[in-house]
Amino acid sequence: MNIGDSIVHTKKMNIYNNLSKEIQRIVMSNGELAKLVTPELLERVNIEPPKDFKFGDLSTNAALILAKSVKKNPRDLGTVLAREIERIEGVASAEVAGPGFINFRMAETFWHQQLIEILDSGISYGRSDIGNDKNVNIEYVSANPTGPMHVGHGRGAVLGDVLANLLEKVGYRVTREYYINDAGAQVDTLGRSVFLRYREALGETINEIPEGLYPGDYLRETGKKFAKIHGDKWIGTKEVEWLPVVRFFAIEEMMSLIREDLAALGVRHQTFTSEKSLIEKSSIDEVFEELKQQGLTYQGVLERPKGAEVEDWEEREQLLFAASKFGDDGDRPLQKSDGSNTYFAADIAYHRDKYRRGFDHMIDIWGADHKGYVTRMQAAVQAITRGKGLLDVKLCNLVNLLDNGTPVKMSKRSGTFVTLREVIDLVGKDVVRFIMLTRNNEALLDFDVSKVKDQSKDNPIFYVQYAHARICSILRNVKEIFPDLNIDDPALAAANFSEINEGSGLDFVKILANWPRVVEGAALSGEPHRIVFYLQDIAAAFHAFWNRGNDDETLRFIIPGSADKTVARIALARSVAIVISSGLSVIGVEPVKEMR
RNA sequence: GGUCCCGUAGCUCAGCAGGAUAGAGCACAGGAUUCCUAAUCCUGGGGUCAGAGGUUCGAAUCCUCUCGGGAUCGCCA
Repeated sequence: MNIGDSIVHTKKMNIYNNLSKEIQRIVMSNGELAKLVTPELLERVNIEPPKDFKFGDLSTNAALILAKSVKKNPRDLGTVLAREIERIEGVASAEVAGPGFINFRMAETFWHQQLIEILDSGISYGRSDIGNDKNVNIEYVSANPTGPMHVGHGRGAVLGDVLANLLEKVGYRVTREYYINDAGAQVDTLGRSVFLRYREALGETINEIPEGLYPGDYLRETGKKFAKIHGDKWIGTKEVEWLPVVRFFAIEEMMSLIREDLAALGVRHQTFTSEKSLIEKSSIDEVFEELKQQGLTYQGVLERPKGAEVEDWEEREQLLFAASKFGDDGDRPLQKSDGSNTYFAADIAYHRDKYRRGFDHMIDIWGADHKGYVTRMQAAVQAITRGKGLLDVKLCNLVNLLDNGTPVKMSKRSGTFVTLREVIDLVGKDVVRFIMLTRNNEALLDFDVSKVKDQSKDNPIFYVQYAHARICSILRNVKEIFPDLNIDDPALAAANFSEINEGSGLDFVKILANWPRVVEGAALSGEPHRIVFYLQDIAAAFHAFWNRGNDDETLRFIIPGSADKTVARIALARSVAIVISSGLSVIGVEPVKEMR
């Protein structure tokens, strides 16, 4: 299921969407086609950039898609359609190519218009309203409050945050949420671990941290703080008395650690929801009741796992949810055999809570190890919202931390794991955010902390930033050569663009005009990494164009003899900077103005 | 054993819901700097898209099987 599936495509902003509307209009005004074409076929008709600009500026598959239904050869149909396409405003010529593609060229003035739009829109270029102000809740990070964030959490944080930015940019109303797992065995362990450190702070000698407790040094500080506030008042009391107090204190401390880590990464959530508070509101009982009314719960026995050896398997009766009715492999436990609730039960209550707060569209970012959990949760959301709620789950794979090619040892058990904070302090938040997006989120990511410090092409963020810095340098230099020239964006937008033509920068504009389409694609498919790849493409195109100025002085941005030509070229350069900035703002990275 | 993901150049990976001659970086070989930042660019070699079938005008992409790698598989969170 993709995020875009739930969208009604009513408003379309970018040139691709506008033109495909034109094509659809042409099809429907052709008597023969209109009778035979189904809406499904029409939906598959699209506009794409051609494989190579030498084929044309844009390309449509219309003839290939529609030929069959009218029993015509795609090339013949294409010839008919091409003649109509040539009458669309802004289209200079159209011709059939290959198996039946219709390639067409836009007038130069059409592309100049795109430049003006970029300069007018500034950093918000690429924004659209296809989300129709629909509410969407995106839950990410949700690291357990048992310690500082590690690098893997950071990846989920960046993925969620950037996806949220993207959805906002295409017109959704986005709420960023964090689910605090402050109930269950892990926070008890946390409480006990802190209690030990508390005793340590009061002078007791703690040797090795016992098996089953968290060994991390960061808890020493928490223990000290607790001792400072409470003195020795809990020493000698029973665990049932001190545990709730220590646990509460520890969770608060851990959450503030995590919030600091998130802030360092530039991530801010609007809503924090506590698992414990959901349980206290007896939400879980309400879930059980609702599911029971629908006949979806029963006391039963789980199937024995097939194949996998389970040593002490025995059949036990417990409360189950009929997930198999929604396509899951089996039914899933809501209660353990001792009658206590499972994490799954609380999670259903949580998603029900989100739904009742007005979010029928929810996105969760999970670690890839939770993959097996997706179907049951979606089943539960279907059940609890009676089919009206939609849950998308984006999975985030592991980060492989390297230092100059060698893996950095990470072991949570021994407490020697590298925290996210350390990496941010080492390379900076912008680098972390960028690198986290250089791979598809479901693929393993190698993050080499020494490589990203390189100022070379190996380092993708440097390459992109360098392009931006070069443009800023041009803007500085032009003021020295033409002190009186107005190069504000509005002045640039009013330039005479005849200097930007085929062979001298127009290809560039065509790439820039892709930006709204890239944003839309990345948002609807939930694949923020596309932004990063696109930024690298722009940077490459820019560096290439720049270097052409080495061979051919007429292709430089600053042309000393001509203020007119210079203004047009500066407008182009500035447009590139705008699109790079716009892209970087989506991924939450600050553009660099100077590199020396 | 069940389920899911992955397999694209020597290496790391893109491939935009089926399209035109499968792309980029690194590495390798050669070249560009009196000139806006050479921290860059240009040129070149390199591929049975793991394999075999199938679906159709057309498959790296969809379906089936085989091989190889990974994740996960009572009531943990």
